[in-house]
Amino acid sequence: MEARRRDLRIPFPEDFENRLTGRRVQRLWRRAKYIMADLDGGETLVIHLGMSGRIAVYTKGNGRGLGAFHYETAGGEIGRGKHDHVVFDTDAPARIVFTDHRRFGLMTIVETAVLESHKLFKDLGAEPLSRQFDAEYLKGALRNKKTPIKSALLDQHVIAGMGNIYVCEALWRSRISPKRQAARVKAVQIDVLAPAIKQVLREAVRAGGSSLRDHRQTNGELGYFQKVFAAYDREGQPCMRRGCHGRIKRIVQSGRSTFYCPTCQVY
DNA sequence: AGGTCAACCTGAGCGC
DNA sequence: TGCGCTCAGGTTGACC
Repeated sequence: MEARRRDLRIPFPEDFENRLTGRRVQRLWRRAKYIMADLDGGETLVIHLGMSGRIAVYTKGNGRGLGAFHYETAGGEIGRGKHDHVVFDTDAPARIVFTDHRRFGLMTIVETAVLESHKLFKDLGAEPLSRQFDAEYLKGALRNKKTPIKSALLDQHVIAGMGNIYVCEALWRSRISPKRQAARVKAVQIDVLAPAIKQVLREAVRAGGSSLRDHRQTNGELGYFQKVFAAYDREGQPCMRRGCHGRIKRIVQSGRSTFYCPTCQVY
């Protein structure tokens, strides 16, 4: 592997390449917005894509079954772009490229046994798609939170893995105003919100994510969830809820865009 | 202690 | 064509 640029959010240590070269990935998994690759030898490669990061898999020669685009046909030399920061060549054979023009992403190596207590992970909230996450969990997590519900759901310590798009969509589906103070969202609304969160995420994953600008799946294909946005990025357009004649409004909360329908998101 | 906001960095898109 | 401005899928740390 090769680290072509080492100053991502957490600068790479001197021995970064040495610790990764020749290692075998034993398990690939996810926690919050972090991608985890457990390696033989008891270490885990932790990856975050930030806002603009991308991982693409290019098959080489007879690479099979990866659903990836071909190394030879992708045009130009793969992994030599201005923002191609880390390049892995695997036995597959395949080339895996981490690209991030904004460098908000990160890669770091953590001892697998102490992952849970690492500062990046120790205070994370529940996984929204886990059984642990339900309305009761959410009620507890929002109790005493004075921040608006929109900001609370983006807080990774409350619930791990929700981004701006999916928070907006889940609130729209639940008819909850993004401006409502988190602790003041009624219990019956949280009973609606918790399953709506799971539903939005499941649908988005199935659609391959949301390609607003440059999001790509690892095989280079676009995500399609943006085609079914009801609120996000629809400022000024009619609300899609049956019987609602409102228009989607854009406001800024905690420095982030919120899209919602002021006519029907009233709880 | 909890909440808010600027900063990190680059590129795209827009109006002029 | 180019300049200047605004905005972007996220997180952190400094400050109130």
